[in-house]
Amino acid sequence: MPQEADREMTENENIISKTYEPKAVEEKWARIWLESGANAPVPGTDKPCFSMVIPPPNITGALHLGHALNSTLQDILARYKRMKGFNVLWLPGIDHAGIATQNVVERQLAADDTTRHELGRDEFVKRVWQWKEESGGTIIKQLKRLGASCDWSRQRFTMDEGLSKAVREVFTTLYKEGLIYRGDYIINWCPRCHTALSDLEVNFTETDGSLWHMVYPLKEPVAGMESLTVATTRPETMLGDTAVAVNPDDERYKGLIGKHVKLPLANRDIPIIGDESVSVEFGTGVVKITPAHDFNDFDVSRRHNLPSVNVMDINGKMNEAAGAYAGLDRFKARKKIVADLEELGLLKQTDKHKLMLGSCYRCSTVVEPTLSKQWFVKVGPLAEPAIKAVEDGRTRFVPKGWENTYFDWMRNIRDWCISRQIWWGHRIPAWHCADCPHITVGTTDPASCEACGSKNIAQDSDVLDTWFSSALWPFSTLGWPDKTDDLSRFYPTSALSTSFDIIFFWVARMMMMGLKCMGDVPFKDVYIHALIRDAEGQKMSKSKGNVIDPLVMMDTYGTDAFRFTLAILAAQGRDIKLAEERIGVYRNFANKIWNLTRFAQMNIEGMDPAQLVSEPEAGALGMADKWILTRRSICVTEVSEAIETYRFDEAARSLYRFVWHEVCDWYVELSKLDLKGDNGPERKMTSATVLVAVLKDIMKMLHPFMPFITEEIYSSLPPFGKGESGGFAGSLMTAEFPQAEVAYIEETVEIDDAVARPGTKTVHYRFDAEAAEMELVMDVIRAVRNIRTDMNVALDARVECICMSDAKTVRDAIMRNDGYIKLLAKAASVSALAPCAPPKGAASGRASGAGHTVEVYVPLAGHIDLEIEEKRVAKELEKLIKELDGVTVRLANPSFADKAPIDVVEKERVRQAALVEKKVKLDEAHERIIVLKSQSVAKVKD
RNA sequence: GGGCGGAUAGCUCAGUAGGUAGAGCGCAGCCCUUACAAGGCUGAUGUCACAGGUUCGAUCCCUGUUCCGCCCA
Repeated sequence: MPQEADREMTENENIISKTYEPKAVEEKWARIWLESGANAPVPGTDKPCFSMVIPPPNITGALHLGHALNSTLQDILARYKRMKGFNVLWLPGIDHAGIATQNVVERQLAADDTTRHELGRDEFVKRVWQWKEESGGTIIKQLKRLGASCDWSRQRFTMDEGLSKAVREVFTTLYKEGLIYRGDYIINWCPRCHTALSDLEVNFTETDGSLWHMVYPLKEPVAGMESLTVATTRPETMLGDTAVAVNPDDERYKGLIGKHVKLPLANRDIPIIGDESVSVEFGTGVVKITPAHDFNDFDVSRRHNLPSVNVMDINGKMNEAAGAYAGLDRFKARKKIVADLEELGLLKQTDKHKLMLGSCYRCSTVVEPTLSKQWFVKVGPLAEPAIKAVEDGRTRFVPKGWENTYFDWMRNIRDWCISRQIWWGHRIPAWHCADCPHITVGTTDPASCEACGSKNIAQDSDVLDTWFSSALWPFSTLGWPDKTDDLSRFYPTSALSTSFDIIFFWVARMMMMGLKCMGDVPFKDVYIHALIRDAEGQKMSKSKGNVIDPLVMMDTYGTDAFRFTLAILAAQGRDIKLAEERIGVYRNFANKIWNLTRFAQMNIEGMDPAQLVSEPEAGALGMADKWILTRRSICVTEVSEAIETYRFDEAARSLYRFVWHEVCDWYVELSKLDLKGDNGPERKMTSATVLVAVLKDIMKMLHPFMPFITEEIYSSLPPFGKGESGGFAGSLMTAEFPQAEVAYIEETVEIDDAVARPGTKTVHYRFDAEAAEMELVMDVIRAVRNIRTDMNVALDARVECICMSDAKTVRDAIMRNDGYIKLLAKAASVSALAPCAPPKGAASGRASGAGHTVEVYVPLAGHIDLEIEEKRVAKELEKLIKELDGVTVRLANPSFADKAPIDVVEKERVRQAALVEKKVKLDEAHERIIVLKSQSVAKVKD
């Protein structure tokens, strides 16, 4: 419809537009929230605390669906808890992403034709800070756009002064306790990033490779054997071999252990050793041992006291130890060595072979296991209490299944390599002395060597793994190592929401550090959310081109619709397949809510706002009012319980159903006459009051999910006239979340873990009996509508509705509510009779509710199509017989009556009786139709 | 090789302290009914992956199989 017409229809300025336009509303409320300061916890209150730290996004990053999902779920928790009366802290921030950030800035330098080495360390770090100031805040802006109600005044960055202090404190403590050490070990080296990586920072992918069988001549023949054949996937490392190994139980080679082979191309003799780690089945059963370039070989070399020969430089090129191959890239060297061996007749065969190849998680360069001097955290003693804390339930994983993943990793943990050979990050607080071997480590910069007093000291050039500082996040952000007020109030945090792929990287390490430094777990609950895939279940990736950009979604459908989509899809323990159409569905939902409000506004125009917001008098309530108020209470309970147990999907589904299928589909329709004033001013006032109350509760319950539209609507409802909607006074952010079945609350009382606000008066009615009666009436309406459609009754034709029931209470209920039936089933008249002969030429149907069944007849004399009606009844009969047969068979089984619980048996008996009764009625109906048919046929024949 | 999760309507997914299987989308029919066509009413559709077992009764519990996804080595 053209906009002009829209405007004309909305001539009253107090009534909102016909469709919801998110953009302006979102900008407005984002601004109001930020200005209000309501995101921040209140100082000096005795309200219980609820705290979360945001998983700090990478400073180089932009908002992707994972962030959007995670932040939406956290925001739901934060807003919900705030409305439940908690003092909520949701602390935001970003991490400095050492390698990734360094790469970004290095690329910029390369574009300017320079390098960090030309710039020098200090200047380079300055450049990175500059970059951080200019472009590092992108994701924070995007989170605000999403509506995330973090306390932005407490925003932290892992390189902040305070957090750096925490890093230094932890490093020093762990070093002094021997939990951090420096040593020569094999690590993963990225030849492009020029740094060591932890085990977790290497991605393994199955790759097609070869298994080369190379001949190593024995120094002296043994029992006629002149050589050994080793099988390897990495021939280029042979120059660093310091042994060959066989399994000591391998009969073929047993006798050779202790002898030597001549290492081809290198002119060295190396020993043959026996080690159980060698697989008899793999390759030839003989493997080369290169301690400086293979994790397994390194372990073997330790067991056998073998020397190590590093044959590569930091770029992955062969070094001088590789003799003639020095200067060649490792992959070129491989080719050349294979060719040279072949020429020498020392290459026996080449097999195709699949292997797991490790690559750098930042740049995908194939990593080189390298022997190198690095800093490590000794993880064993830290892991133990972290395992115990989860076993004891002090920290709980949701869903619980993830605990296994956590345990498995924690129990098989290797020491953590924490030094990185880059410049952007926390520099290791260790000073090497030029005059003695001592290393001075401390929280303040030393002027001289601790041991010998020499002033000739220099700080270690390495920086720490970014995850080292992230591991401290839950307490470093609260001010640790200082004993701050925040720390005592908000640690341990209440919940952490994150993705499963960083359980090892982050969750496990926070557990270890939290327990070590704070003596307590960092969070009570760890909620692990789903991974978002595309509609086909594929992982989203830029290269596949199937990425959905959250910002585009927010622009297209509105932020609320996008958030609601994520929430309703967030079922526990399952990945989310996201099709864009789905977001459109919830855009429609937002529009539905908008129009519900529009309807309400049209109907309360000119009424006294003070009266509209007063509690409805129980005595004045109509049946529909009682029904919807009861449904409201049930919805409140469902939504609260679902959020408390991290079942965001259930909460969202419950709200969707209540708003659309209960309020819009039924309550609005049932109360239209009342609202129009057709039933007098009292009824009009009562139903308007109920509608406003229900609408306001919808906005409150929906607010954590759809914060923008709910604020906008709430501020336009009584008692806040449109003119006052700009302020914060009526914001939902500080409103009280509805409570089901709570009558009057005069003071602060604890209800479960929630705290009600003092001095508020909330009445939530619940009328179970009346609600059941209403549902019976609704089912009668459905039955009549059903008949109308099936029998092709003209849309505007009024019909007669005759109900039959042997229960007087039911008959009374129907007559009490005949107005509803007339209105929604377009009935001219409604009657309720005790069972008797059904009217002639009537189509029949059934309705049930409140434990009763009602026969519904709609006489359609002259209009009824006997063929259609017969088919209809026959079909229904067939269905019923099937059901009855099932029940009868079950009851006929003697062991069922014997062994099934009494109430189940009784239930089945009652059901059987009801079905039999129904069948009698249906049979009768069927008979009648057949008779009528034969009569009409006879007539035609006459 | 070890472990985890999934298989329910055409699609996406809920669900069941073991007792009549649900929603949304889509589809079909009718309707622009003064809140909403981004809408309304009505309807159709399921050997709950396969094979055994436990049980009066299994979609649900147990065992095995197949297929799919993920994690770790």
